[in-house]
Amino acid sequence: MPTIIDVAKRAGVSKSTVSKILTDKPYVSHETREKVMKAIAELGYRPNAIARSLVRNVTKTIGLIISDITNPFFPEIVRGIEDKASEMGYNIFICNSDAKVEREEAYLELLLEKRVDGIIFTSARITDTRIADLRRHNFPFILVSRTLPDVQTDYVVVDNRAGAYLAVEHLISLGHQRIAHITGPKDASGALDRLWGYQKAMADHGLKTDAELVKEGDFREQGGYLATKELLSLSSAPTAIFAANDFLAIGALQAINEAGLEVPEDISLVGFDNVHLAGLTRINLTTINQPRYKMGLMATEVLIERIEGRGGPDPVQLVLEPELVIRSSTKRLAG
Amino acid sequence: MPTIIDVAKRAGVSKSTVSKILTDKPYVSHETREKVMKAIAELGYRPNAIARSLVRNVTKTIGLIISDITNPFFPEIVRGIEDKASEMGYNIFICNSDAKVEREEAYLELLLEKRVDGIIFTSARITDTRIADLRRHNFPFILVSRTLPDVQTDYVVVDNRAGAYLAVEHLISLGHQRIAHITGPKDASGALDRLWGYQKAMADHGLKTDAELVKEGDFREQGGYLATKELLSLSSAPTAIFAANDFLAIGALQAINEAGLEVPEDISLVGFDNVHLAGLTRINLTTINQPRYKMGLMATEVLIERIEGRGGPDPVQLVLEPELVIRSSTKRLAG
DNA sequence: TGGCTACATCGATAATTGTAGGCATAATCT
DNA sequence: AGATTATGCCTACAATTATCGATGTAGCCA
Repeated sequence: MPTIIDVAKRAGVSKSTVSKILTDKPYVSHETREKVMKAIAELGYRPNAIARSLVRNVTKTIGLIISDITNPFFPEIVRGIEDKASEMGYNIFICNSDAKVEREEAYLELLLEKRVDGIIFTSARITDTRIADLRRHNFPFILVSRTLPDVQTDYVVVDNRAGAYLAVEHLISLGHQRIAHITGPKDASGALDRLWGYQKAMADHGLKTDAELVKEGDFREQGGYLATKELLSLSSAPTAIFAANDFLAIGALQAINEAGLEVPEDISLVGFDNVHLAGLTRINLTTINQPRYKMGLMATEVLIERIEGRGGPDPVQLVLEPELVIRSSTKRLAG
Repeated sequence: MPTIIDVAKRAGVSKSTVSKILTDKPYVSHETREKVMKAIAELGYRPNAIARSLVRNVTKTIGLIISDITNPFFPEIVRGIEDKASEMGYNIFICNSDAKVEREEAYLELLLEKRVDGIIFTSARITDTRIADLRRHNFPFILVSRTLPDVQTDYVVVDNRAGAYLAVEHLISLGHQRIAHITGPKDASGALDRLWGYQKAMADHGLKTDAELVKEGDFREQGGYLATKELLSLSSAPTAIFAANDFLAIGALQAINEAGLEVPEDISLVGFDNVHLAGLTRINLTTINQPRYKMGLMATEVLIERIEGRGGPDPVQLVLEPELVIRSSTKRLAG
């Protein structure tokens, strides 16, 4: 691999001059520029970004820690991130942590050693103290789809409470009153917010939220399936279910079908996230859309502002609006 | 950010000694090691991987060029790649090219400037000459899910012909004779191989492959939907369809349902890839499994062998076996 | 016309952070 | 004592950027 010195020799100039040309500095004559460009082309010279990073103290790379790219919730976020990053001249290191604290910490350490310019955490489980550490050292980072109770940081989230409220209000507007909720895991802040939205919507419309109508799930099909089986066996079964995400809803769908019932004829169903498969004709789930691509895009934009020193002192906290997507899993209550 | 010199000063030793400790070299006494470790901890020192890369000429990072992480075909491959890479101490740069040659080339250039140790191309559209270039310079890379006609390179693919053969044979074994095929785009080598497998299976069983039974799709729902509408309007419609991938099959499913027909009662349907959503209860598509996670894993393993100089001179070309996954979209032909 | 300033152009050199090989010194073993 | 081994330091890189100084030339004024 040729170096800048090889180029300089071949063009008969000093390496300083070559460097000036590569970094678009003024005060280099047209003819020497020509000579140098010719030498570069002939040698197939490619500037060494590693050496450049060392002296500039900037790597033009961003670390991305997500739990699992295999989870259909993430690819669109990642795509949004990578598109914006690439547009701004940055590359992305992708790291799957499986939402395990130790793995997140290990990746964090690695990314810092590799001197990434900033880090994006999506649905991070990492401890508050670690995050506070980063903040204290003024290291640029941003959270996507997670907030921190005590630390002031940049983040991009969707308004989970409002989304849940929308979902439940939709069901209420269709005449449903006995509405069940399958929650996410208790330690996910988003899940709690959705529960809150459910309860608020019920209360605002004077409906009782029977404790037996709220079941805890795990954000996966299996959890939705099991929770729904319990719900269906209740002496007074619900006429509608609001699941805290689409996977739970799909599990619910299966349990409902197995019980010989139909959606939406016998029971209405709403999910959350608007994962791609929710839109498949055979599923056609009414759900709450999260603008995932946009979330990734905006998070990256904010992060890069921070990295390049254009950000202000205050944290940028973007709360995007969710959107009700009505498909065919919900129906006006008969009678 | 403290440097190795700061550590050396605080520990009262030279930076060479600190370096020795960091790189696990022998001949350093227990007590100086203690002193240095203490200084490192107190300062929160993190070795600068950029500087290390510069002198070692190794970055411990791999570039990954895929068309689009949003396509459900890719996340599992990526996860396999990242898992193996991480296990071996490498990080992954993820690059979405949308299968556009120019974008692939731009990313390639960037990755080479950043001095990645190797590159993985999945379903690459990049030109043969460019690939041959890499090979000539002895730069480590590997192709996943794509082969090159003329250049000898490492690759990992699934046996597309055998997979298609399996799919069609399954339909034939159920008594079907009039079997249609929805192909992928003509410029994808995998699609051609699947067509080949279809034709071979038909011929081997003495069945005619009527030209009107073969429709070209685009590997997406829409293509499957349109192709199927045409197939259903044939004077003598097929009793079974083999779609060249699962998305085509899902589009076919929709067209079939819209025509008032049922799968598998009226028509049997087989996909290809075994994308996650093919297994959903409401879809339950019989399909051909590609071991995508394993493909990513093995490709990375081979690549790292190359990078670390343990690979032999001959190209490593792995052809993994596909597998028939029988679900409920196929059924014995009545009568 | 001599001398001065201003600017265009290029090169020499230091700096970035860390690794590796050689070398000096001290300790231990024949 | 001489050889060997253990320990730690010195120094030369790795590839680039950035600062500053050197050189030459043109324009301008007295």
